[in-house]
Amino acid sequence: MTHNLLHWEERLWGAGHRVTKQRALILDTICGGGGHMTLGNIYARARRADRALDRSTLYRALRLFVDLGLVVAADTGKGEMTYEIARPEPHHHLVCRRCGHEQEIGDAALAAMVTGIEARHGFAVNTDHLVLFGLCATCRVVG
Amino acid sequence: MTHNLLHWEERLWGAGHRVTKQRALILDTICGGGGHMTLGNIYARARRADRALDRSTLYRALRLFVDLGLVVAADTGKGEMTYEIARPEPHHHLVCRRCGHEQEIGDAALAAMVTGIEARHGFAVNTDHLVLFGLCATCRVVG
DNA sequence: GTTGATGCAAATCATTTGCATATTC
DNA sequence: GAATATGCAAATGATTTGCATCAAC
Repeated sequence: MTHNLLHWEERLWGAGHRVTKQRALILDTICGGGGHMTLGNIYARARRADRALDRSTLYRALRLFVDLGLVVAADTGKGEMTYEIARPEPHHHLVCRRCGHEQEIGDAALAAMVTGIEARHGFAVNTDHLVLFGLCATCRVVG
Repeated sequence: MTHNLLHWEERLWGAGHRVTKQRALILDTICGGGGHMTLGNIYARARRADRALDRSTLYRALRLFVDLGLVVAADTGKGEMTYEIARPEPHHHLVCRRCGHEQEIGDAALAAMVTGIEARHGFAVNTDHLVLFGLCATCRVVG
């Protein structure tokens, strides 16, 4: 499980929060889902294991995880927020406005932009988890 | 009025839509508001001129304007969408996560990133109106 | 006169919150 | 046992939609 590498239990504990089975289940679910998942997606999967899990618990847990840096959130413009386990190397997403396809890209492509903006405007762009919209290779051809 | 330069009446007409006083008022309001405005902001101002203007009309008009490219929309993460008149030269926004301050930047800073992503992933990033989050110069110092 | 636009009210959808109860420490 | 987390239900806030009426063409 990816999240065990994060020492999430100690992170929670250290911040004065409790280790509950719901929080463990939610982290497990995000890990098991592969890449990024919408909240509804996480909810549906997690409820297979715990029929009583409530959406409000999920919302509260996710906010906590994001605050602690265990999980990164992104608004991919589909109405629902999406979440994924935080990784040591930042990465970003390209979302096609036409077909909705998403792909990951590394941090390198953005490095020049970030340092440029920092030098010119003194603004530290948060590149933990960026979402860029546009047209994917396929849809560019189609029109 | 900035929007007269856009030939908005012809654009509407050409796309099979009608020129109504509500649509004119809404465009006027966005122009008069300076930079980007939230929907609630536009609504409040526009209603000074037309007490009967309804929110649904505003939502419908804005969606139409965005579709026609007369207006650009952006989600600055404040819950409400923000809108502004489309300009020939693309520009972007830096939004401080701490103090909420927003500043505009030109397209130049992003050019290298865009061409890089295009070369490497075949993905055409839409740089009409990007919103980047991070920490502004002041808040970086404060912590 | 036809067709599309508006205003109104009600419906959605994601997310948040108050509170009594259950769980962790 | 004290404090925090959960589940439930109800509230919120932005945005959308159905529909009868009204305005643009």
